[in-house]
Amino acid sequence: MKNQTTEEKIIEAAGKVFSQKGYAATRNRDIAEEAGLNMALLNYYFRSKEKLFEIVMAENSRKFFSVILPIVNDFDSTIMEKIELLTDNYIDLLIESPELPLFIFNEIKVDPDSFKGRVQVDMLFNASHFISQIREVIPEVEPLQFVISLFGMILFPFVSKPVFYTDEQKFRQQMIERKNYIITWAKAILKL
Amino acid sequence: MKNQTTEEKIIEAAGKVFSQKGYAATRNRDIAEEAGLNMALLNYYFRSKEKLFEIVMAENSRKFFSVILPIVNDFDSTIMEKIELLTDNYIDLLIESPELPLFIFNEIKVDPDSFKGRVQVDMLFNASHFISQIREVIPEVEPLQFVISLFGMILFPFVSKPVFYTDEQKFRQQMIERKNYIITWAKAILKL
DNA sequence: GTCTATACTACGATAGAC
DNA sequence: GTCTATCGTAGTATAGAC
Repeated sequence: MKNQTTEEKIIEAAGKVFSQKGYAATRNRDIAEEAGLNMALLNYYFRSKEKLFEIVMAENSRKFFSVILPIVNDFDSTIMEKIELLTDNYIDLLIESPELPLFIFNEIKVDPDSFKGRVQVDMLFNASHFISQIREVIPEVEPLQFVISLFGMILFPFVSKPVFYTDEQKFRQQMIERKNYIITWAKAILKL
Repeated sequence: MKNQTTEEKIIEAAGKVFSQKGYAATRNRDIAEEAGLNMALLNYYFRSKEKLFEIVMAENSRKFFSVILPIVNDFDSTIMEKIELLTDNYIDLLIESPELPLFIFNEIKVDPDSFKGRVQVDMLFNASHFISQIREVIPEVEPLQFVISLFGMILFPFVSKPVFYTDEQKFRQQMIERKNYIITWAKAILKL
């Protein structure tokens, strides 16, 4: 990543600072400084702080949600294959971008409509092939309870990270181990 | 709650607006409006926005963490009794204050030191009686993995609420049902 | 395209009347 | 204690030189 254009430098810097401090708390100065440029360039390329944020946000949502869709709507894989793929891919992604879940959930809370346009929640959860498989295997429980639990198993450690971990290295290590923990958990719950 | 002093009105309004928008995005004007007063009074009673926030934050952390300590360090209760109490008390609390977890986790991310002074994490998790009980029952797994999973089961639905739920009534209903879901989950995982 | 200097605006805080 | 009016400053956005 050496030969970046100025535009790319700004987006990368903005992504970093926005997700660390949140929209309101980051100043254009912070982004410019992080990118090694001056504030005027942010407005030259993106017209306003808000526009820049939208671009960063769109990219982050894509990263965050695009893992899910191809997996949960694959008709050829078993339920456990889906769970293994989701767990594996998500934890790998989140080890690289641990601040992503908190950032996304926050933004969705502040502005729920903005992401409803971008993300088809029905396709992901309510109407996916994954949901029908869950319904088959454990018909006695509301599938949404299971789906939320699964995503909680995967995402919650990253949301709550500073409460449970101070040692970065230990966190990383335990997140890798957590993959197997989640698979085992799922098998027990689904009685497989 | 009819006869509140002005001071109480401000704290209540501030708690509401801060947890909706976060510290940086809330303006003193918003708090004053919510309280039905004018901005000057915020500074009259609390000297600054930051001071006011600290008071609100202290109260919220107390609410959020004080549920845990007496339960996890009770030497007379079984592991399942602890889990049942935690689940039951927390979900009741969070149905009343659903925005609490996201608000707390956010603030801790922005300023991790501020809460380390207030909350004794070791007493809650690492060194609690609850942890030793977990170690006895499932010695093959890292107890922290289980603790994080349990709190994830309880808290994650509230963090991710707008992703999975649009209907407020349905959410409430499923959170009440979730109590039993979590108890059943815990029994399965602990092989009890 | 990139910079410095500056205009504009929004916000937190305070002074002073009641 | 509570209000209205206003100050000071920090932050976003823009103009204009290079």
